[in-house]
Amino acid sequence: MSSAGVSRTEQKERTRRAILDAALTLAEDGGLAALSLRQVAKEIGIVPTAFYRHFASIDELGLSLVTEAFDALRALLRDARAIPEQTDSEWDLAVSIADKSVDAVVAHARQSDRQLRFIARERLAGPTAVREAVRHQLELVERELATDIAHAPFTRAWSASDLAVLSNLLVNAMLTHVEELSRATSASDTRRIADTARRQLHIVLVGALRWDSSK
Amino acid sequence: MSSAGVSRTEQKERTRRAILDAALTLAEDGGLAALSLRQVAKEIGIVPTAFYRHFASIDELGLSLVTEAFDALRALLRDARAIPEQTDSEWDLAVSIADKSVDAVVAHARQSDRQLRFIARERLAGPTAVREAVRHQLELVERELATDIAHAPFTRAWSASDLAVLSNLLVNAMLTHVEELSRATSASDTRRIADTARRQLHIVLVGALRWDSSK
DNA sequence: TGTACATCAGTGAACGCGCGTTCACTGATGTAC
DNA sequence: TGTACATCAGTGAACGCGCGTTCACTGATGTAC
Repeated sequence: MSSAGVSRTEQKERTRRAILDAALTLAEDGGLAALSLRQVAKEIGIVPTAFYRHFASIDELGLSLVTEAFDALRALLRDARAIPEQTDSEWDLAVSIADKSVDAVVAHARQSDRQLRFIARERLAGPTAVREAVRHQLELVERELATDIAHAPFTRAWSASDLAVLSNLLVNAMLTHVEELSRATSASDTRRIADTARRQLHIVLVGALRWDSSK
Repeated sequence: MSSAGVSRTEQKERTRRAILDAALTLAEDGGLAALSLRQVAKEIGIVPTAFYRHFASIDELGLSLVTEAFDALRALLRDARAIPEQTDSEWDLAVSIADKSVDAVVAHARQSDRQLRFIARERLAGPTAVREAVRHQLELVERELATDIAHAPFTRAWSASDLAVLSNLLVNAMLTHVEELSRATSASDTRRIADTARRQLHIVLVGALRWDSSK
């Protein structure tokens, strides 16, 4: 390797990033389970054995991808959850929350699409260790979201279990929409899918606003 | 092969079924893309080359699995969509539809769990041809559901696009719940997940009942 | 009912290929003096 | 600043293994007469 003007540490980090990046892209094809170390090595121009300077095994690579993917998902949620200002009606509140959330999903789907699709996909199709890690992290994310939702004005009287139910619905819907958005091939596609997501969220929020948790 | 008392045609059909069955089970691990012809052959006790007496390639096997999986999904929808009798209030209507649908999902998830998970998984992680076939079939199912929903009393004034939006929401939610149900390890797990699904559907239906399609 | 021939599901050897992992190595970068 | 040594990311050969697919085959089932 001849990478003049770059420290050994820095070069190592670059190769590590290249591995993670190539793996994330190549896994789009048939899932992480169908990905091979040699494909990744070939893609980034190193010899297969060099992989072991960065990860102890393919499983470890998978778990690193899980960590990074959830960094991306949490960043999305942080942007989506800013509490809206006072509104005139429940309907306006629903519209305001939905628009804000969908905007965040669209923005993050653009930059973190591979990470978010990784979560949606490997949750179902990943190698056992990765699948379990993704599911566990999703549970944590749902709990965080439930805590957050609890601060909204319309969930004052909600039970913990209803909060969990709603945040499960929202997280699953978000992953579905991210997946659909990532398949958009034009700006009008994106707009159409975002509009569908927005209307679905409106329906859900209208339902949630009318929800009587004690019933 | 020594299977006395069975016609050649019948024996061939049995082997074909065994291949489809083993493939469906083995694909649960890391998705269809990570499945090998030799694994399937080994599983059912035939030599790898015998596979070609039944399918021209692994791709063709995948497409047959898609067909059978959608037979199962359509059977589920048929059971779920029986229109409820007259009810006293919108709330009762929502409860009635939700209960009926969730019961159908629970019942079919029990018997067709592998087929339904196949759809949820291969839609995201399948080999290209299979992934596209699954997505195409899901679009058709959504359209069928939209047509069906249009007959419900509360969607009289809905636009075609709002019907599509709602049926997309319902189909995606159903696949999510099927997946969660299939992971249940006890009867109480199943009850808890079914209850979550029911409450989510209540929220959605309450939202839908309040929905003003012209807005 | 018996015989001669056709069909064809399943066999088994063989092929070239990509796989993960091991190992001893090279040579540029980093460090101690 | 210069030299001698240590570190270690990346190399390349080699391994045994499972992969999809080909081919000529076997022998039980099916059919024509």
